[in-house]
Amino acid sequence: MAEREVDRSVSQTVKAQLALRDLILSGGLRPGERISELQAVETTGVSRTPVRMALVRLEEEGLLEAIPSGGFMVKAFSERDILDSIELRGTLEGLAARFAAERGVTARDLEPLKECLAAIDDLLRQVPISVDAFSSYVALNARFHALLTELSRSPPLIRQIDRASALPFASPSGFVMAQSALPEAQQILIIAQDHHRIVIDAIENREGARAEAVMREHARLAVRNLRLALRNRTHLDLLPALSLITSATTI
Amino acid sequence: MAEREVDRSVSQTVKAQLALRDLILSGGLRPGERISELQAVETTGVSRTPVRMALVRLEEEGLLEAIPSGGFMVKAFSERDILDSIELRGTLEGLAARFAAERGVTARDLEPLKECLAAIDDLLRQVPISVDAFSSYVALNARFHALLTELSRSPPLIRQIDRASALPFASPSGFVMAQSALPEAQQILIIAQDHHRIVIDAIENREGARAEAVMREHARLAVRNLRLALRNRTHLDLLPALSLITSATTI
DNA sequence: TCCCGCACTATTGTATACATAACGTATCCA
DNA sequence: TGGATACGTTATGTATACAATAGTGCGGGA
Repeated sequence: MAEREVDRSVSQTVKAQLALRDLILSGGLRPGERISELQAVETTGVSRTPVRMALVRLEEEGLLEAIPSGGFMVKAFSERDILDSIELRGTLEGLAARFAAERGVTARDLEPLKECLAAIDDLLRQVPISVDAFSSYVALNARFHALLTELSRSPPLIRQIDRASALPFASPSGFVMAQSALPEAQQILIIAQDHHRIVIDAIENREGARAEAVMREHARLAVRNLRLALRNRTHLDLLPALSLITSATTI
Repeated sequence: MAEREVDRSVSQTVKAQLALRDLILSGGLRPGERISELQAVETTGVSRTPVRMALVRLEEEGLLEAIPSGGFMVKAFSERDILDSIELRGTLEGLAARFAAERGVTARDLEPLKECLAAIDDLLRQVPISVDAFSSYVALNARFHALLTELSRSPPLIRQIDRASALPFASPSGFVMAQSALPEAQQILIIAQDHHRIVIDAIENREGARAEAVMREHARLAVRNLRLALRNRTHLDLLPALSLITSATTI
């Protein structure tokens, strides 16, 4: 009864989509469980039409799976699915970096990237890194990746990267927060920032293969972050969509 | 009035989606043109609800673009978009081939691939290749690519490849038919078949990098096919979704 | 003559009523 | 006692009515 702020000036479809996405990611529905439209109507407070629209969009987003006989169920992910999604994102971001390098970018194009780089540098100078700084890092990191993707100047590729990053555990900083309390975290962030610097350098020097390779390796840091967080069992509540993952302990 | 065969046992949504897709790809709507729901209702003969569902799905498919103020318009593609979409598919198929190679496949897994290979060999023995054979090639080629994609055993990757191949000009054999009458066509098909053979060999020997590289190069044959067809101006009517492409003559 | 504003029209967003198909349950028969 | 069938319930698929908003055209004023 407190979130009625967004009632105005936002479509019912979007409202339903947000509410259902939160419900799924927070573990309110079990993987494999059928998601009833009527039940969703009660949960979201909107009528069936926008609920159905939201369900279709969430299916395209990858959170739901269509049931052959009709309707949708919550999708289940294996550990392998997560690792593959991360590798997939890395491959696509690598392609974007290669495009940027091969096609060339102007100094003006790189400006916002370098500002981002400098801002992250500022954050990493703090020892140890505060939780607030971690939160800022997530935002800056997301911005950096978005800017880098756009450097490719390829709408089809940008579109595909957005889709690949839509799954919360595949997004660039999906597992950063989960290990914010660990000492190893700072090291990984420093390495990640080095990758950022290298890819910019490679793009400036039009080294396509190098830019591509470093972005692929960069994505694999997410796997290390994930393993670290799972091994230390700290802040597992910060792991995105943990409830969607079958037997998440064995990664 | 003749296509009423499918009326039974197929949902109105699918019917609308097929009808609208055909309409778009055949050039019935101009790129950038707003696609009115009411107009679509008249065209497809179903009511607004399934039409809206179909429009959302076609947007996700990449054929439509959402208008900020509401509704959808037909998407326009540049030549660069097409080339990028092909490179994108090649990159993803390359990743699938690498996964297959690195993770290993059984002889039984490769059986259908090798049957496909043999069937294509049979086709290519004919000189010159008949139009019917071209048509068979398209089907076999699509099957080969689908089987290869599944060898990755990675649902997230398979899903992404399917989406990347949904655009007609990005699909594996999108431009094969368009140059069926050209003598160079047979050479390209022979080269393509060699790629097929190499990728299977690489996967069998667990050579991930080789498998990936050859699939990337393999996709670039589509670019050659496209250029060939455009330069010779033969069978331009077989070019998929030509009407969606802005200034297609300058590729 | 050009620009601003108002009103109208057309289009999309939303809600709901209806039809149809699927699933579960209970009962009956073997 | 087990299985199959029929019936009832509940789900989704579809159609349509209503509401709200954006786009458009006309008219008046500067």
